[in-house]
Amino acid sequence: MSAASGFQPVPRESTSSLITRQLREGIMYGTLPAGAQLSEAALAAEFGVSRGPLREAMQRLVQEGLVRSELNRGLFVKELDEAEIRDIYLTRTAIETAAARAVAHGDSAAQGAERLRTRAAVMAEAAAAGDLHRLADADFAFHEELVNLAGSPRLHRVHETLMVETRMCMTALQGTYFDPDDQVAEHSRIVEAIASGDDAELVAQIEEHMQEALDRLVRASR
Amino acid sequence: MSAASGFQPVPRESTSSLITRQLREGIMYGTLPAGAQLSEAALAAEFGVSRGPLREAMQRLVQEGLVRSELNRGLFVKELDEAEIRDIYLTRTAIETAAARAVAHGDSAAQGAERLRTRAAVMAEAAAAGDLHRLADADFAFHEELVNLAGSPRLHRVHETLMVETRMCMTALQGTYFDPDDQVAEHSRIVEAIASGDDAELVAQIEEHMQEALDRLVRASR
DNA sequence: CCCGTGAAGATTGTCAACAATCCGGAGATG
DNA sequence: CATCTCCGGATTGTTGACAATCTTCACGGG
Repeated sequence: MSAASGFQPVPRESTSSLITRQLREGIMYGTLPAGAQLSEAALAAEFGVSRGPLREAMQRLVQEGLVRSELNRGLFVKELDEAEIRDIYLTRTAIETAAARAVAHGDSAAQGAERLRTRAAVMAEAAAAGDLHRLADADFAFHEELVNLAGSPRLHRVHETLMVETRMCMTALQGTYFDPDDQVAEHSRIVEAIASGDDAELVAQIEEHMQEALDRLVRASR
Repeated sequence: MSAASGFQPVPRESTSSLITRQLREGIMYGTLPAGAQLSEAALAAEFGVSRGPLREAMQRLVQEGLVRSELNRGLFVKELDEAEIRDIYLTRTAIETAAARAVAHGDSAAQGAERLRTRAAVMAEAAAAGDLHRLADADFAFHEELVNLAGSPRLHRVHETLMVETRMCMTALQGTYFDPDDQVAEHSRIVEAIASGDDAELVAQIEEHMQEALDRLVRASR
């Protein structure tokens, strides 16, 4: 059998991986609200598995910091107070700045900028249509793309968790209004900073964007 | 009952937490060498527990990225090639830069700098004594302290894993010689940059230190 | 009315056994 | 001799049951 057929390994995945992903989504979108206790028996029944694989999935989420474990008490979805939200954005700034710089200084900065420009265009479109839900999705897609383009498995892993936490905040504040045009403009400025290769400008734009996003969240949460 | 007695919660910990920590140390110091398969039965017997808690600990390490899981095959200690090493340092740069800036711009920058100066002094002492083992420990202690001073739970969590991976590299290259004085000088320059509050200088010093450390590792590994 | 006591119920922590899968080698076949 | 098939041993994946712990609530005493 030839080995150069371009076939990929079959993406078989462990049960605990699948459960982890579903639980993570539940946390992200508020199906499992912050502070809620996660009953092993109930969830295991819902997934149609025994408690073993479910507990393994839980330990992953604990390690990720999305779930808090109290011995002999149970597992609880992590709650995010203002200090936590600030920490999320501090860490996001660190990760995304590194990612953006890697993209800007990498071999394919131009292609990267182009793909991000496309993402920003989707955001602008959603903003123009007044579709705030789609705008939020496009926003997340932009930041995911940014970190993916850096090609760093570690930045990606950390960022994945941070996006879940960010979305948790947004979900909790659902219905709050943010000015769409501001958001779109901030993302465009980031793209152009990447394209221009001006490092100081790039760092400044990302920091400003994160600061603005954080301010929007904090302002809305009180 | 008064609540202001300064008592801390009893640090009871789950079995899987304890096992996770021990396995992590094993990976860090090469007791569990890179690429090795981790037999559930053997390890469970060694820890004196059943396979349940041990598997939970494993899932944590998988989530952390220290262990790779192959379905129906087993769990293996992650191997670090040159690309991985570069990624570790890319991420370390991101995390530690953010931490250092947080310290430098925070309320207690002076105290922070002082504590780091102490750590650097320990390094200098070890270097002067020619004790390379103690120098390496002091080096790690410096970076841990730096991130701790930032007071960010997320930066701390990510950094913890990165330090394990860094130590894995060092362990694999045990016996290689690095110029002690260079290392000491680099750390001192970081401390002084924090103390001075010069942001650009601080970022530059950390990047230079990381680049140097990475070069030392890569050079030694081939 | 307030507080300590104790038992019931529910939930988590742990285990040992069973099922499914994979790897290696012996044997048959061309 | 090469190759395919099949089987045994070993390892992982999953389960259901049991033990330990915590919470709740009713009860009785002060």
